[in-house]
Amino acid sequence: MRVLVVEDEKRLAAGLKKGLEAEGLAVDIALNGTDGLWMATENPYDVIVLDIMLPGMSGFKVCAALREAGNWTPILMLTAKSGELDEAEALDTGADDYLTKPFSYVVLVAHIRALLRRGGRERPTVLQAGDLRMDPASRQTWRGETEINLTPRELAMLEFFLRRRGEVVSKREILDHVWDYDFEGDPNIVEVYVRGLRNKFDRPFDREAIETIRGSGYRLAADGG
Amino acid sequence: MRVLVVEDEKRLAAGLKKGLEAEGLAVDIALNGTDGLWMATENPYDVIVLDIMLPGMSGFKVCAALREAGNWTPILMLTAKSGELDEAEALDTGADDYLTKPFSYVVLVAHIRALLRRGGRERPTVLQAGDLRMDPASRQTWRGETEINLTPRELAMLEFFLRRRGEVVSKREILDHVWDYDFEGDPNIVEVYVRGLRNKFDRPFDREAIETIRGSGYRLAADGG
DNA sequence: CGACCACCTGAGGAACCGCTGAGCAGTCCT
DNA sequence: AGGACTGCTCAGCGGTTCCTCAGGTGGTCG
Repeated sequence: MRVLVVEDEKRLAAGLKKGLEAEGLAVDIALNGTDGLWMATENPYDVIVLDIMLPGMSGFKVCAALREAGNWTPILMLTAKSGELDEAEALDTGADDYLTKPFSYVVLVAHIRALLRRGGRERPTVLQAGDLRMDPASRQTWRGETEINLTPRELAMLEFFLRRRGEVVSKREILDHVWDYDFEGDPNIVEVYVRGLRNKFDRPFDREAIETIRGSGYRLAADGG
Repeated sequence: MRVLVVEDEKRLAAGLKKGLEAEGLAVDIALNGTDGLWMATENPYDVIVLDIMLPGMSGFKVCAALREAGNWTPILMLTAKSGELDEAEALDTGADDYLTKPFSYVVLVAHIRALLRRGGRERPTVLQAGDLRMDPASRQTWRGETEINLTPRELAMLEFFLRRRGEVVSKREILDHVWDYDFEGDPNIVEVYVRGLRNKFDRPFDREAIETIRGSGYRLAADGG
């Protein structure tokens, strides 16, 4: 699965590359519209993530040019604000989906996977660690046979843990992936949500799935605790 | 099942491609009449969706040219407004069916399926989820043995739910598929209709078929609740 | 042993989201 | 013309969710 990211903010572009590669996707980056258009025409991608505000050639134009040339690769547009103008224009020029900045990686990846699924090929994904099971498409989670009810934020966080199961993930990483990339609140929020998850599927089952690694972060046991 | 869509509005074209592919159809797109004619003569399609207002060569002309050349692939014409002139002319030039803009995906897909069925191959479809049953062709719906009376909009919405049963579908997706593609009203309408469906076939039967997934959308239980 | 630091916990307020009932316009049927 | 039905809008409500904050707990190190 190859993804092209056309984004001029270098920090964001690098972050996206890193994050998406962690999801098992092959990522190329273009830092302006002209390069993006060229790369998209020269290589076959499965999804294109396209910022609107770009130096040289706007995302709208890149999108329109691709469609004009008969290239119907799914395009996910990144719009600056929740101005419905942008949204409408994005879809007008032939984009398949859009996302309003700022967004979180987990949400971005979810949208990308939805687009890939539309293309038809992708197999249904079920994340699992021991007796912990999660279907991101239906947004359902089970511990053993019991279904667990999670809030959106809890779900995003558990999904992140599951994709990195067995690894130690720092609070900073969790914040960067699960919260909007410009979140600037109290990092304590991570502790609060870890506690929420533990209450929902550790305590009732008397099994410890999420370990605290003091000074480093948290780890979801690869075998589910 | 291969479908050719000849449509110059990029947003609409992209939307159609996305929607029809979700229905399991293989979709090609032509952005003007000349390309459309060429693609239609070069490749075997099962249905051609043909806009009338096209740059270069009108849908009428494309249709006439195809018929002239002995190509009798079913053609579904998209007419701009409910001017009966268009409708009559569409059928005159050899179209098999027409649809007035704006329309919704569900309606479009229904018409396409009707054309395919006329072509002979497709098997009759009955959608089912647990004790919930629907025959889109006869527009009938049952819960268990009891027939449920649905309004057209309710029917379209339930059909969409049934085709995506078990998955979480966002309000946006529902709007995009069940309502006309240029609908720009309050998304709250989806909630109103979900409530209508629940009143008709959840409440009387005391079974919850449509779940609310707060912050994400709705899900029709794969087993019908 | 005591101080500090990282993490945990409970409470609470604000924002958000979905639900609901009322009401209105348009259409179809009688 | 009148009535039933359908499709849609709107505003208010109530619960959920998100986040903050202040204090508690336990590990670690001087």
